[in-house]
Formats: sequence, C-alpha cells, structure tokens
Amino acid sequence: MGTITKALNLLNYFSPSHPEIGLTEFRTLSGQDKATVHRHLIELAANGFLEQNPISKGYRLGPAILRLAAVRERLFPARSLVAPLVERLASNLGELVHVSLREGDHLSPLCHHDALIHGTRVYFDEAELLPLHATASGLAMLAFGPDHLLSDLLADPLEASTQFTITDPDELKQTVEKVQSEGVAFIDQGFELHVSSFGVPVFGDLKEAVGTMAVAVPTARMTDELKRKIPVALIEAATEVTEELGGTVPPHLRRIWLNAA
Amino acid sequence: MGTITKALNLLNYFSPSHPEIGLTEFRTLSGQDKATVHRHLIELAANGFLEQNPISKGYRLGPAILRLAAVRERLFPARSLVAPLVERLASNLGELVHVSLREGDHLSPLCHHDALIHGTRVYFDEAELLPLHATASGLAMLAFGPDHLLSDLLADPLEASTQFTITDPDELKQTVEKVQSEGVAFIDQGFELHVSSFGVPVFGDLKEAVGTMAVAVPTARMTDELKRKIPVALIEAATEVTEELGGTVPPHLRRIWLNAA
DNA sequence: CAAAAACGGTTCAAATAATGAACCAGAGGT
DNA sequence: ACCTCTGGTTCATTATTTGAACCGTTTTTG
Repeated sequence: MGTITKALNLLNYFSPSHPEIGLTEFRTLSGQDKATVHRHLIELAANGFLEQNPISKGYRLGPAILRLAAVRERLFPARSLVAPLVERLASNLGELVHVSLREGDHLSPLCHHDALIHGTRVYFDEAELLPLHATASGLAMLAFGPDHLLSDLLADPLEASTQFTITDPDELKQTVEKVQSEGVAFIDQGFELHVSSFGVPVFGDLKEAVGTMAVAVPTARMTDELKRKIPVALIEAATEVTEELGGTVPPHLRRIWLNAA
Repeated sequence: MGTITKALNLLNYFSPSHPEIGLTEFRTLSGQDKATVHRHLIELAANGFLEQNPISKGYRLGPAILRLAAVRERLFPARSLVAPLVERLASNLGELVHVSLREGDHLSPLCHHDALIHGTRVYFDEAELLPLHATASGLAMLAFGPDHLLSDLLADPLEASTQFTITDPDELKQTVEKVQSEGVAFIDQGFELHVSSFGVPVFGDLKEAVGTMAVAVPTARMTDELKRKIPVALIEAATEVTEELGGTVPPHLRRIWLNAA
C-alpha cells in the first residue's frame, strides 16, 4: 500500500457519528504508527483535506473536499441529474432508493431518498462504502461491471456482514451468474439484518456498469406484491439514470430487462 | 514537498474548462516525471478520487470526493447555512457575493451568488483558489487570520496577477495594517482586471478568521454610492455568517465595525 | 492532591518506498 | 511504411517514509 493510499484511507474513518477524530484514535483505527499518521494528517491538513480544531486538537474534513466536489458536480453533474429520479422512484414505491457509483472494489453512495411513509425504515449512511458481495447493489456491479472485480474479490476470504452474507466463493459465483441472466439482483439480509434489497446496474459512457440503483426494504414489509413491483420499477428507473449519465444499456441486458417487464 | 501533497495537487488542475486531463498534460502541468505522475494517478483512482475514462484514457474527478463532501456537509453544514445569506446579500446589492474558507495559504470558495441583474458580470470560478495578497478576501484573511500567513507569504516574492497587484512587501504590510484598522479590505483590479472588490473576515469557533465574505463589482460600475453601501451591508452579512458558523466576531473588530456602520 | 495514565507532538537512524531515464506498445497522422 | 504522439511499464538508484523512543501537557484517578 502506497503512502497516498494510506493517507487517503484516513479520510474514510469520518462518518456522521464520527465527526472529529484525534491522533490516537486515528492510530488505533488505521493500525499505523503515531508518527506516520501524524505526518499524514499534517499533510492532508496543509492541502485543505482536513482541518484541525485548535481547541480539541481533533481533525475533521476540510474545505478542499467541498471545492473539488463543486468542480466534479459542474463537470459531471451526476448527483443533481440523478436525485430527482431517485426521489420519484422512492415516492412511487414508498421505500428507500439509492444510487451508488463504483469506487475501486466498493460502491460509494451518490444519493438516496426515503419516502418516509412507513413507521419502520431502513437506515442508510451515505458515508459508508458498500461491499460488493453483501449487497444487492454489489451483486449487480459484480454481474455487469469490470470482470476483474469478481476475481479480485475471490482472492481473499469473503467477509460476513451478517450470518446471511454469502461467504462461499462458489455460491457467490453462481449468484452472480444468476444476476447476469436475470438482470436484477436480490439479497435478503446480506448486509444488514432485517433488510432485503433489489439492485440493478447503471451504465456510463462504456459497456461496463459504473454504478447501481437499488431499493432497500425492511424484510418484514417485503410482500410478494413488492417483489413483483420493485424489479419492474427499478429497471425502468435505472434505464433513465443510465440515459441521464450519458450511457447506454448493453443490448443483451436490454433484452433481458424487456422480458422481465 | 511530500508524496501526498504532490498527489493531491494533481487534483487542483481540474476546473470547469478542464474537465478531463491526460497523463502527458498532467506531466507538463505538474512538471514531474511521467512515471511519478502515473503512479500517483493510479493510486488516486484506486481510492476513488479520480476515475479514468476508458476510451480517452483521460482522468476526471471521482466519486469519493462527492461522498466525503456529503459527510463534511452533514457534520459541518457550512455551505447550506451560508448559501442563503450569500444569496440575500447578492440580491440586495445586485452584485456578486462569495464566501471562501482558508485552505492553507489560499482561500477556497465555499459558495457564491450573482444577482445577474446587470449586463456585465464578474466571472467567478469556484474551482479556483484565491491568492491572499491579490484579492480583497485575501487581505481580510491576512489582516484577521493566523499571524504566520503574512510572514509566510513575504518569504517568497509576491506574484502579480495584474499590473495592479501589490508586489512590494512593505506596501502589502501597510495595506494589511490599514485593513486591520478599518475592518474592511478594498482592492481595485488586484486579481482580475476591471474588477474591484470589498472583503471582510468571518470567524469560526476561534479568534482567528476562518474565511471571508466578499463582494466583487465590475470597476466600471463601482459608484461612490456602492462604495458606501457595500461595506455596511458586508459587515452585517459577515456578522450573520460568523454566527451561523458558530463563531464570534472578536470584540475589537466588532467595535471597528460598529463605527463603520 | 500527587502520581500516573493519556494525549498530541517530535526526533533521527534504519529501511522502505518513491523516483526517473530508458524502454514498450498502440493509435493517428503524413 | 514511417514517424510521432499518446499512455503505460521497468528497475537500479536515491531520497523519503518510517517507527521506537522521547518530550511536554492535560486529564484521570487512587
């Protein structure tokens, strides 16, 4: 692991429940030496990626990130283009919908929306990276994204998020093949207990999936009717998202999706 | 300059007019060896800070930035808190207003708004870092930010953005002192030709300025009336911004501002 | 209230990782 | 068919990163 990766990984420890992180905590989180972490923090701060609270000495995410995000959104306004489609689908289904983009061997939430019409709801953290083998989104990415993802993933043992997470390599391969032939991924409590979800790929300017769109439903509320409705609605919405991103759905998947609808 | 800084600096070459950058162009922009740049790009991409267009082979900003920006905004929603104040002031004055935060020895735009009621308007690029000695915002930061900023800046020769930029160290020192005593910075065409601007500091949880608020006006439109109106309105708005950020205006500056109003 | 633990931060020799000149391979262009 | 411009790779040399030990404060705690 290069120095750059080590430093950038420090940024991933922040989350809404963890707004400010001190030196010692970074050390335990990252498992690296204190001096190393400190120098990385200093350098990240000098570049505006972190800023230090002068009182508590803790670090938090800095303004450079906002600046770059503004540039990215201007160049490639994925978020603002996709958000309305996510909201519409969430309202139609009355369930949580999210679109995520691939970030290395994980998925990074781009935006999400929850209709909030039910008493129970799925907790979704936009700060959290989604694993590929434990989520419906991830399966969709494995099935329609770059080929190397699956083989890379199988190189190491699969980590279980719940007791339902697929950890057997052969089972994962078969599941991915099933998703490839059906065009929609479904996972029951693979990432969070009591949450089931459907996922489909979305495409950028290439033939490989660049991201995914998914619906997450509390398992208790997952009726047969929803199991019919969600894939159809998801396919339709994902097609629109793909178009908004300037991409095209590969012909073979388009045929599968037409049959499913 | 450490490896991390070198890599992160690569991200700063992106701008709305420069959405995608190739390896060779990065090499010329950064002046570093091709192999070095390439490895840095690969590592940034592996962490989601960049993504590569598989057809053109060019790189663009990646999804990790959006994810982190979402976290930062949730933790410290500066942008969303400040935006309405910026819009209101811009509408009141009919001119471009922006709020920027300090990012090392530069200012990083947080948000801006232009009332767009005039035929001519100031071009403002949220991707561009603002120098401290050439902008009204920068002078306000030098005057009320950390002390080391001015001395650090004077260590190297001052770069001229226009023929009106202050490049003489003594003149800069005097100007900063003037800003300290008056509470408001004014610069005429110091950064862009035909643009004049006023700037004031905004404060975070500390006694040092964490950012600035500024109004930029085409010089041709800068009447005596505007020169009276802008500082007063700016002081009022900056006080509100400081409050929104959870900060306080230092007592001595508060007194100066009261006299000015 | 004093001892001690915890925290942020620094130092410097040792070791590892970054570097860059030279080298591939493919895509256009002439 | 040739040249040139692109992105990308290699490997010995070099310089930067590394981390155990150390320092000075702050905050627990017996």
